[in-house]
Amino acid sequence: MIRQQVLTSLVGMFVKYLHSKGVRDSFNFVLEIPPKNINADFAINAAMLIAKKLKTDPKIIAKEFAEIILKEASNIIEKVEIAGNGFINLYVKNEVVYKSLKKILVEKNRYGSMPKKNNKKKVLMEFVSANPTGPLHIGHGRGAAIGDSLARILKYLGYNVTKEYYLNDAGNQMLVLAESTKIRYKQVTDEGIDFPVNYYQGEYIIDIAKRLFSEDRDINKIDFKYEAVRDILKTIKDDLKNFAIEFDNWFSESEVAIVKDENGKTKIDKVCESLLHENEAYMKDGALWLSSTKFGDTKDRVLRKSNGEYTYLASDIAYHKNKFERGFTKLINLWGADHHGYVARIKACVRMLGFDGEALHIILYQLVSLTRNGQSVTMSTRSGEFITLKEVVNEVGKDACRFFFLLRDPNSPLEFDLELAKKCSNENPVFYVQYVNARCNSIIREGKNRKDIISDIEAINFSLLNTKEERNLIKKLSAFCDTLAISEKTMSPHHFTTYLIELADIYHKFYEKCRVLTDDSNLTSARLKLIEGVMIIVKNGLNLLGVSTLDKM
RNA sequence: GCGCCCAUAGCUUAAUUGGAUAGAGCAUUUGACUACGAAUCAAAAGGUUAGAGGUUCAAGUCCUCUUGGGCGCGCCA
Repeated sequence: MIRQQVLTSLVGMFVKYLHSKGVRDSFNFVLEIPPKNINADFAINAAMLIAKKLKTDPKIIAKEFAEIILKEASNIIEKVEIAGNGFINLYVKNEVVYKSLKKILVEKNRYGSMPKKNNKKKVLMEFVSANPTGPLHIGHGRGAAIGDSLARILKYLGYNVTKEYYLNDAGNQMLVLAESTKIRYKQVTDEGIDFPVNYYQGEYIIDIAKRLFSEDRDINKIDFKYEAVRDILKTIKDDLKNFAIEFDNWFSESEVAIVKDENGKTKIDKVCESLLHENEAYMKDGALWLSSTKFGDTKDRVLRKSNGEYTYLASDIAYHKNKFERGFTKLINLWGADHHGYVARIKACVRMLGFDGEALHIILYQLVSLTRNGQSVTMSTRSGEFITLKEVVNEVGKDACRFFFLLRDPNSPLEFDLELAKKCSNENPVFYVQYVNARCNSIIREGKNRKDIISDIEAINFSLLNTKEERNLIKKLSAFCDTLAISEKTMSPHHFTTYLIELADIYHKFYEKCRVLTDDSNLTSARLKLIEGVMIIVKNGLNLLGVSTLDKM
């Protein structure tokens, strides 16, 4: 918040300064936090940025602009320094810092949110979307954590977000699933029957078969696909629920592949016809091909096979068209990085259909590499050798698991060592962060025994919070807004884990240095308010990650 | 062979998207509990950001090449 305030006031001054020099081009200087060896609150690179344009030594520009800042922003800027290389270092007035703490205390769990700014942006966040052929594995867990957290962040920023799961329940793999279940069913009575290697090997298929067998039903009347999907979907939903993830909508592939309109046509039929009509697709060798090369794909792709069946791509196109038709202006897809080859072609489709290619934002997350007892575990739904999300959540807990998944940039591979994860109670950074909240609570509890505490914010003398540790802490609390901004810009929630760890670090330093409960009522009251602010921000931050706060640990 | 992604301290990684002396945690060494929780703090040590060029006032970040790794290249989903 402090940063935005300073930035806003400087931008106008900078434009005016440029105009006075006869420059009309726009330059975006960066307002940043200087390295630790420099005491200033912020630094700007404005002078170096325009030195070339003005053909003037950056130090001279810095000096001129610094004088303007000092004159025109005296309400927020206390002091200005010019570094040798042309950076302008800014010292913010204490009142501005205290004011930002008051804002946190007043706005609480709305601090930094912008309910009105983005509410016209209708976002469809599609994630997980695992095939209903088996339980969710740990890789899906990473996608789930990232997608859900990003949705929370965008909602907090005012976006109108819908979380959707695309249910792939109409393709060939459904036939394999049905057959797999049927054979397992037969095996219940006749162990001599072989189970094909390319069928779904997982134990859960046997469980479904046993369930059906126990219901004593006629094998000829059982819809194996329906029964298998029903059971698997239930476990997927349960697993997501235990992971604190709820979808707003479950979109079935059948809606585009099976449901027909009054003319007997599916959505896939119609989108393929229109692509053909628009010359974005053509017939060759009895198959319908999409001219995706025109839009950057490495080769053209088949939409309808020569046997008349549609490919997965065809239903995906119809699905994405449908997303736009439902009024969403921004589509975010979260895919495992093994699907990266698919990005060019789906983006090509979006443009062919006449929609804005930029409106579709695909986030690829690198796969989770899993080790157990030092040995890497391969994850394959078909072989049945995978670690389920449920198993990991049960072992390490929902909070640690989510925090762990969100610790790194989606584009970085994530190493998840199961043995380490089990031990993580004393190593996982989530505890470091949650400990902040526990310590705060402990102080608040003690503080309640005091009769001399001022609770009215207006009556608090914030200027008593004058140590370096306190000032740093408040500044960091205020940087919550910066973290929101960078998360929005990069479409990644991982900045919040980093932010919270850094905040925890600063808090623990403050805790060592500044005793909250003292003989001085005014100081104690002010510090209790600071503690309150810390709790608000930690809670808000953890909330955005889907991690709980604990009063006691 | 072609395409996408990655390479930062012994290990796992961050870096406000091009800024100042590259930050953390774990592990190692040393110190701090007779006041709010030591699941903490203070300090030491650890780096040619894979390598070589280039662009820039400024490069871990952008461009080119090399090396090493992950993944994808079907009328499968």
